[in-house]
Order: sequence, then C-alpha cells, then structure tokens
Amino acid sequence: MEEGPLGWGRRQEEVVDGWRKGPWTSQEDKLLVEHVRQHGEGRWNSVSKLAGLKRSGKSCRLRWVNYLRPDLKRCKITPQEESVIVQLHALWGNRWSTIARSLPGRTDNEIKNYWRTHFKKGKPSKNVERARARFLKQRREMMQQQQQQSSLGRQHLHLDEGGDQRRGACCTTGATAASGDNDCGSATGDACAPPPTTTVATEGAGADLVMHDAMDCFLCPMSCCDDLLVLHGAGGQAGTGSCCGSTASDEYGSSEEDGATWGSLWNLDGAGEVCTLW
DNA sequence: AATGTAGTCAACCGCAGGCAT
DNA sequence: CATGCCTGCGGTTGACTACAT
Repeated sequence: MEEGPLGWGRRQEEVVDGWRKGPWTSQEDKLLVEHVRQHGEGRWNSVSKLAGLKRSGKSCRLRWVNYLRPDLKRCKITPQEESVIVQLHALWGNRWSTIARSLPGRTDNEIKNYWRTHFKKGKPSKNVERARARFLKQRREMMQQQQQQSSLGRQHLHLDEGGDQRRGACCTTGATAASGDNDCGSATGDACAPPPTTTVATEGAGADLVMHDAMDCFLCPMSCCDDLLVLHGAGGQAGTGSCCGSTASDEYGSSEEDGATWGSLWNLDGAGEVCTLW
C-alpha cells in the first residue's frame, strides 16, 4: 500500500508525552528503515534516541514489523494462505503471531485483520468452510487409521516410515513457503512487494521446522504440506500435486454449496475443542 | 448521483512473559 | 529473590475505500 493518507493518514499528528502518534510519515519511515539497516531489529526503545524519531519503541517495532519489513507481501491473502490460516486457527486459536510464522511475508496483524474481516462475524467464506470441514474430516480419518495401524502391530512400522517421509517433506513447508513468496501473484495479480529475502526464509523456516514437527499431522491430511502454499492458487482444480488426492484446492474450484455452518467450531471455543481432540 | 453500509488496514492500548540488574 | 524494563502479543479503534441501494 502506498505510503500516505490511508487509515490514520488524515489524522493530525499528535504528540503525547513527547511521543508522536498517529500515521507515520515517509520521513519517519526512512529514518526507521535506515536505523534497522544499520543496527538491526530489536532495542526498539533506543530507536528514538539513535534515529531521532519521536516515536515510542512499541510504535517503531509495530511499524517495522507490520509495514516496513522488506520481506512483507503486500498482496491479498491467497486461498491457500487462507486455508493455512484456517487450519492453524483451528489448532491454535487466536495465536496470530504463531500462525503468522507459518506464513512468510504475512504479519500477525494482517492475519488478525483478515480473520476478523472474513470469519469473525460468523460468515466464513464457502471456500474456507469447506476447507475446514475437510480438514476436520480427514483428521478424523487419519486418527482412525492411526488407531488401526497401531493395533496391527509393529511390523507395519516401516510402512509408517513411508508416511513419515512424506511428513518429513511437510517439514520443508516453511522453506517452501518462504521461497514461495510469489505465490500471491498468481492468485491476485497484485503486485507483491519485495523480492524474497533470506532473513525471513531462514527465520520462518526455523520456526516452521519446530512447528511442523507438531503440525505435520495436522497439515498433511488436508493439504499435503509441500503443495499447500504453492499450488492451490493455480486455479484450484488443476495442478495440485497433492499426495492425498484431495486438497483444499479441490474446494476452491467449485461453486456454491452452503456447507453446514461451522458455528461454534469457528470461534475460539470451537478451536479449543478441536485442539483437545488431539 | 447521493447516501448508507460493509470491508480493509494501519495504528494504538493494555497485558504478560522474559531478561537484566 | 525481587524489581523494573523491554519486547511481543492479542484485542480494539478509527479513518478511508469499495460496493450496494
């Protein structure tokens, strides 16, 4: 989005306790960017002194994280990202920063806003409804399978290893996603901002590696992980390299069909319920 | 064309956890 | 060990934009 009169843009600048508040000017942005470039992130409270900004540390951090970071995507949330958000929200609830770590280039604020806009009012899109329903369904099926397998005995373990390998691939999702910064372009045509940077890729991947260890089982049933962030945008039906045969992208091509309302499943309570199932 | 409403997004606020002293 | 500071997170607000009537 353009720097300028958006949102708070028309507000008169106000100064409270010596701190400027309200919309950031391009000049302030420059100062902040320059500061981060030289000193790195962190130590936000010293930014005001070092960079000559009359902004609180919190404000500086927020501006950087939500707007100035070079790796941010500036395009709309894509269906596949939406799918990820749905899944992770089902798992974690309103832990936006955690969810955001799984979506390189997206901020917690962005995801939070997106969620509130699209789902909070009890009006999830049909895409998301179906994606979520499928996610829950496949997770159930997977649990059943696991139970069956465990009852079959250890001789089947090597078969599981095959599955583990697949899940292992899932663990690369972070890196894939990180390098998949361009995924938004195909879906929206919006100009994605800046080229991928290594910082987020590594950072995100690191976090994802940890997370996906726990998340594999959740993500795979629905999306088959690796393809999750990459393929869905391509029109939905074609080209989903899904190993499950049915991915969230299957959902997106189709039209109407009001899924049953997810109702309580859709809010935090529901999320908690979902999580406890595991 | 004018008005009303919903959607979007940037920013602020308060709180909690971690860390240094 | 206690206290204070810093950072990060989630919730909320408010202004602009887009769309519908």
